[in-house]
Amino acid sequence: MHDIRSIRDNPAAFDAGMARRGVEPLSSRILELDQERRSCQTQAQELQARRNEASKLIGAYKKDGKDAQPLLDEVAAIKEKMPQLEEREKELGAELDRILASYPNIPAPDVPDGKDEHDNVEIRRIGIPTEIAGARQHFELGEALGLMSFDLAAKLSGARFTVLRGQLARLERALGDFMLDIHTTEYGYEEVSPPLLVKDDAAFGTGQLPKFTEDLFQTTNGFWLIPTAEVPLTNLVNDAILDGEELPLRLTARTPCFRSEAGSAGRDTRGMIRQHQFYKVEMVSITRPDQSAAEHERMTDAAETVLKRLGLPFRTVTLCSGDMGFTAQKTYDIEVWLPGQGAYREISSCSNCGDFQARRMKARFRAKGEKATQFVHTLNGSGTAVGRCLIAVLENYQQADGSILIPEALRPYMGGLERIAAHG
RNA sequence: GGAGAGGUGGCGGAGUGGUCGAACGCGUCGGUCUCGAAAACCGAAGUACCCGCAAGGGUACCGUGGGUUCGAAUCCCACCCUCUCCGCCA
Repeated sequence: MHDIRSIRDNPAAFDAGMARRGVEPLSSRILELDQERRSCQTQAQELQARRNEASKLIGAYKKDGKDAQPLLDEVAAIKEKMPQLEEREKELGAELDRILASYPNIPAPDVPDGKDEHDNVEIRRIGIPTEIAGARQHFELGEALGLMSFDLAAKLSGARFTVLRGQLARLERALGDFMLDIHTTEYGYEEVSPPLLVKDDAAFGTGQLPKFTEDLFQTTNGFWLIPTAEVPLTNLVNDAILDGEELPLRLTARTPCFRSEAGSAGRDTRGMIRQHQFYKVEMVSITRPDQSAAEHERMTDAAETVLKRLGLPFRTVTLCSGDMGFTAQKTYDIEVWLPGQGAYREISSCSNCGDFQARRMKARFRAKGEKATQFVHTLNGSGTAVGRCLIAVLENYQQADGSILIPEALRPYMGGLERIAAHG
């Protein structure tokens, strides 16, 4: 959601920001609507003020036995005019809100310009890509172990689902636990167990609605299945006025995520890279504006720490203006090395949304000693996608005999197990 | 699912047609008092929007949306939500 006042103050900056997203200039249209809307509002308010005044007088006149008829006539005339103005104002307001809510966030100044993922900028590379002769992909490994089945999942649910069992099911659980422990004990995130079904308001607040309904699953009675814990975690502060001293607020959750994956037909069809349902550990930070840039780095560091501890090679890229998500001002993607694919694949995405979501949610704070409220900044990041992390462990720790070595850091979470092998 | 009760400011809780943006209490903030604190006393304090350089003025909001009325927190209708009891259930 864009701020109409900042567009009023600097329409050129707004258009320039949109241009970086590949959006045509639209400030003049917005300002026209805004101008007319405010004019209607002012007129309606003046009439209303007069009506309130007259109504009071009518009461007084009647009490004193004076003739109130002229006032009654005046009010009747006002009642003719008002509905038109109010109706018009409502229409214009709705149209304005629709526009302000349907264009993406403006990229931060330090975000590289570009069209798509080819223009993203690598900022660091940690670890050396594992070289494994004849490296196999995760689904080959998992199926050979007899602990990962796409056939069984298809029988139950169709394409884009996976059944994990035995030590692979446990590995998934262990990874999530491991990640949560890092974020809660080392980075100060509070663990949350949120609803997985949310109402329209929540989905609007974080930007899934109204534009991206086709990406979501909806229940027959209108709930949306969360596509990420970002939705419930961020909306925890909707319509709130927080104490500036309490920020940043840091929240984390491991939840299933549900995505329809409409429009991704044919992409990543093998294996469990792209699923309708997957676990993800999500981090959300609610900050003051002056804190959000540093918090963004900190959050990204938390996600990277997970991969470092697991000994997984990765690189971090800054997304270019054309590749960022709808709500983001700036985004770091972390891409983990998958030897089986011989490629870096996204495993985390950490975004600073500025006040874009806060304005939709009406999430504000009051700075110490100040009377006025300001919108908070919101950040969200995967820390990390559990399913994809499991894939990364399988591919990076695969042994020639098809077994999987378990990273040291994970062994306490696996009851001391060192290796996953068939029949193991 | 059945029956009942209820949704008012940070909280509790008055208020059934007109000076009600809303009594009162608690909590919060500022001050007086005090060596300091407590108590007591005095005072301040909702959110959003519009007009205005400003000072200031105005409008809306008492779950949501409609309606009645010159005038609605108060009356009418619909919806949503919460709580209690019963049933069912992880």
